[in-house]
Amino acid sequence: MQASDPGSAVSTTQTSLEVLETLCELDGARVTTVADRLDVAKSTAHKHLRTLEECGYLRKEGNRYHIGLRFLHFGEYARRRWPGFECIQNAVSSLTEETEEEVDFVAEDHGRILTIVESYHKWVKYTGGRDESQYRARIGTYYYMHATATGKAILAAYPTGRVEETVDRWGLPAKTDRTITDREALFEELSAIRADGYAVDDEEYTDGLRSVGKAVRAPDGSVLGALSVSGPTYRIDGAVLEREIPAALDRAVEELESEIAERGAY
Amino acid sequence: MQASDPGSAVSTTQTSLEVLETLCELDGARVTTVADRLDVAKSTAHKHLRTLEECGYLRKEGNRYHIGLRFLHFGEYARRRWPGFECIQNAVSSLTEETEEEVDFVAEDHGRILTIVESYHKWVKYTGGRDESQYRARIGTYYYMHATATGKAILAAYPTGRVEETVDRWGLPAKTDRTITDREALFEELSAIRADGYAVDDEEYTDGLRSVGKAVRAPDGSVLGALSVSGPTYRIDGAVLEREIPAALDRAVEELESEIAERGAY
DNA sequence: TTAAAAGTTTGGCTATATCGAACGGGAATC
DNA sequence: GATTCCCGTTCGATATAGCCAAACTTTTAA
Repeated sequence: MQASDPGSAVSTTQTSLEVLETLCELDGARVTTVADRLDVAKSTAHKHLRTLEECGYLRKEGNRYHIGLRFLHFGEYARRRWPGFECIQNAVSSLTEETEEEVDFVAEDHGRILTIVESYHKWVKYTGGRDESQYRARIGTYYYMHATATGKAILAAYPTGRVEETVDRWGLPAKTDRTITDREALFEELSAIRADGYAVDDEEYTDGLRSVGKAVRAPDGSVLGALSVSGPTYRIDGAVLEREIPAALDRAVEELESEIAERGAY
Repeated sequence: MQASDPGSAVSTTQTSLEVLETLCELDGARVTTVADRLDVAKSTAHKHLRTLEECGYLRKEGNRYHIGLRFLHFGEYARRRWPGFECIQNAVSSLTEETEEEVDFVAEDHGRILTIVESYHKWVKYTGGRDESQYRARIGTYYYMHATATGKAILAAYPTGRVEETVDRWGLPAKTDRTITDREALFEELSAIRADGYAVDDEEYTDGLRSVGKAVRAPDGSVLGALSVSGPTYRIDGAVLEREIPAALDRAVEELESEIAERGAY
């Protein structure tokens, strides 16, 4: 949200957006709850909710308002028009087959990353265990860049200034006790990643979960996002962690990049 | 959009929403284009675009603005919290295996329907043909209810008043020359559907495509959405159309409904 | 180099978003 | 079953801020 320069922005629109964010965070809410949380008059909250509902963006269940499916339309649209989307889907799917682990493609959005394409090997799907599913990346979920393999891989491909901006905006909050929370340490990590060609998240976002990530570039050299392979620490270890997955990632990214270049699909 | 009762709604928010809709329709646009289309001053369009961009909801590429990935967050959230979502996924997936055709689950949203879960049999996926993919339902795409099997199945489960409302709001636009465009004819069709227990879309939305759809109900009797099986007219024909698919749908819906009831997952 | 068109900024006017209070309905309490 | 409380909704007044038009700047095209 943050209204960087007051006066330059439409504050009413900001309020409406804050209403939406509140509904998402609280998993639906009533007029009074929204009013209290945003510190606006009850009537104001009511009017915003009513407007959004009448325009088809919210669902009203009794007197609780919920985020509507209309956003799925925008969201899927944005997802599908991502440069190289179809190639990315193929790349993610074949890398899953190869590694038999979860594979994600993430994109940067305003200083954070979010998963655009995900895939996990079949047997993982059918375990149906709650413990597996809580690890799994979900499409549309935002992550901090400094605490994920993909995020660090992307940061490592950015000029220093842009990294600074990102850290200034989002800070370096700790997700586990292994998260990098120090600016210096982050920059050292980033140059190590540039040297290695890939990034590792060693339980820096979720305990028990390791990921290996690598940035994907468009033909013009700009960063499209990053590809990653993730799994529990007991499987992602030793030679798998240090040689197999990085090698598979290298091949996958190279192939993806050349496919995108060929098809001009971006 | 439509501002039913002026004064009761926040018009500034409506303008912002119209900006978003314009960007989605035009696949990105510039300040002047948006201003012309919405018939507002250039500075107004600019301010809205800037606000949405600064809040992280739009991406600015050069001087074109695009719908941002932020909406994917809301969209996926809304999708996943749909009553019985996990059960629906399983139902769709196993019905695809059984019928070897495309299966969709759609939900109603403000008088139209949109696909929430889709699945298609593997070999269809790998043909990769453009002609197949243009038929395919896409998550987040809206359809008119009167012109689809799922939509008609849902309408048939609604009281007459609600059907009237829907038709009043969205009309009966023709998508092909087989689309029902007459109010009387629609009501006759709906009572036939109630008698049969399922609905058929015989090239009423897309030429060459037939679908069979059936409404899915929550334990309390309310309509959750509808399940459908779709395919090209040369495959969805004869006994397949009249007996096999309806029977498979019946079983699938019954199983889905009882699973939802059991798990209380709604 | 010039001209035209688009993006951005500014300031004034007026519409309108906001607030607070009052109304009305529904549920829980006694 | 009456009362009380809480919440959603409506209403009116005020001041805010969204809107427009015009000026200014930058970019693109000629």
